[in-house]
Amino acid sequence: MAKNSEILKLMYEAMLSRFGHQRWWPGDTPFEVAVGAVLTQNTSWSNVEKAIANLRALGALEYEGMRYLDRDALCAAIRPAGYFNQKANKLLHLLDWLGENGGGKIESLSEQGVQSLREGLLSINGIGPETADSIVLYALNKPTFVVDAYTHRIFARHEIISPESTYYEIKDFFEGNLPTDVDLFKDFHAQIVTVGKRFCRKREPACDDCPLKEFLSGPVKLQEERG
DNA sequence: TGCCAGGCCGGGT
DNA sequence: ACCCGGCATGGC
Repeated sequence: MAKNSEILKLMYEAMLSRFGHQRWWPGDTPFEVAVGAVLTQNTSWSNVEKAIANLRALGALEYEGMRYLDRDALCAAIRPAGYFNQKANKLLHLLDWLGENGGGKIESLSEQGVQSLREGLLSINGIGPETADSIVLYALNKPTFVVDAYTHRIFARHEIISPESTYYEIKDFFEGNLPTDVDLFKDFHAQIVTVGKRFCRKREPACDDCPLKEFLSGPVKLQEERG
């Protein structure tokens, strides 16, 4: 029985050798990354791309540009990403917070540590643990591990974590068994999403060609999910 | 056609 | 402290 740290290392190497370094997050600037993190909540990235394109065309992929939009225009622009009413509010709350804390400059937050940044972001209505961690890791380049539905599903199906695990239990598991390294955290999560999209969707085991297949201890049991 | 997607919040037990 | 409905569009 190998140690968890060894298993994680081997699983990462299997994904890396299969897919190559993922160069995540898709997004050119920290602001764009943060906006994408909000828009992709429970939403496929292909829909988010349409919303991002609309925002870019409006010059609203920067703080001042998005501020300039009224709420209706913002809703119209992000409509393809779904939940547009809620997400418009979330983006406006994010703008308010950025204005109060960094003068609208995400980069100016880099002075702060991971804990301080997480707490600040979590105080924003509409930003929960995953969105906060995504922004801290991918926009601010600070080492915090991002847990998402694929992380939960893949590692529960592999019986490495319990299906009942909470966000913070899973996060602690990864952070406790991996070296604290920003680039590793970024690429590990990216690999998980790549594997998840292709091999670990909700009702399809479809593990035949999965790079993590060899790490399965037994047949995938779909009914064990929903924890 | 129905189910799913890189969550989160608020109100009810 | 959980549990659950609501939120909304686009793809397969």
